[in-house]
Amino acid sequence: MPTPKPGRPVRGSRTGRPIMAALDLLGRRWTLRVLWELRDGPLTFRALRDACEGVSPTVLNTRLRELQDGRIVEKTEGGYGLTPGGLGLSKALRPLDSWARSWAAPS
Amino acid sequence: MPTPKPGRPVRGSRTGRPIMAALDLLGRRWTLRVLWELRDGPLTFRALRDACEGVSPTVLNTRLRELQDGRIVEKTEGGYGLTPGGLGLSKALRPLDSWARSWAAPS
DNA sequence: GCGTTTCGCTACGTAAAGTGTAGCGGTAGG
DNA sequence: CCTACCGCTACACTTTACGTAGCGAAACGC
Repeated sequence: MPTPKPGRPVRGSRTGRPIMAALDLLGRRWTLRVLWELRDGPLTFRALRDACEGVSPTVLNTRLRELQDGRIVEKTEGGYGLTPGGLGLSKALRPLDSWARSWAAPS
Repeated sequence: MPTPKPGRPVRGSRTGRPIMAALDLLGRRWTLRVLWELRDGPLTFRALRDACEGVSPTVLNTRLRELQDGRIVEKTEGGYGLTPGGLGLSKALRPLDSWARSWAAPS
């Protein structure tokens, strides 16, 4: 399965709308988690593995390649880090944390 | 695989932190897309299927059960709709759209 | 009543994706 | 050299997703 990109058909949408590519990409296992773990700076492959306890190196590498392909993650001196665009995505994801906390609170 | 919930261990995290449960839940295929499609109001099962062109009824039903289990989606007169909590999640996800558009724009 | 249509959803066989362990080749330090 | 990490790959296995077919229930017209 190729890396979803804006402007091209993705799984579940032939329109090529950016949001559809994003939803496809982020809806793959561990993708959101990896972005979350990288929010405070670069991590090495092995540190990232440890942060996402239980992810297999196969999938981690696949996800990293997809994210690099989408210019969201890049290799830096300190390991894998967010690109400027990836940083924007990470910020767009922040509200999730406060939502999750309110979700956890009893209704 | 059980529905991830805050306060319990989930895939990749034994801490039970709400954000981890959220990332696990949202990182399953079609989950984000379903939430996205429900943002403007309830849809019937079949309308939802059509909106997510290509999703198989098996998976759609599984995702809907998980989302209902997490009190994010509920059955209403008009089909499947967001709960108050689900509405909050939908709002927390809004920034994704504008990010995706900037992502699509050439750097 | 009786066919037709639409509904939500399940069955089930196939295909794809993710998992887990082992370990390779590379680099850096002693 | 030898040890100890590093990023990453191989590969057999399990889980998840896909796709088509179709069921039973309800809602319409006739």
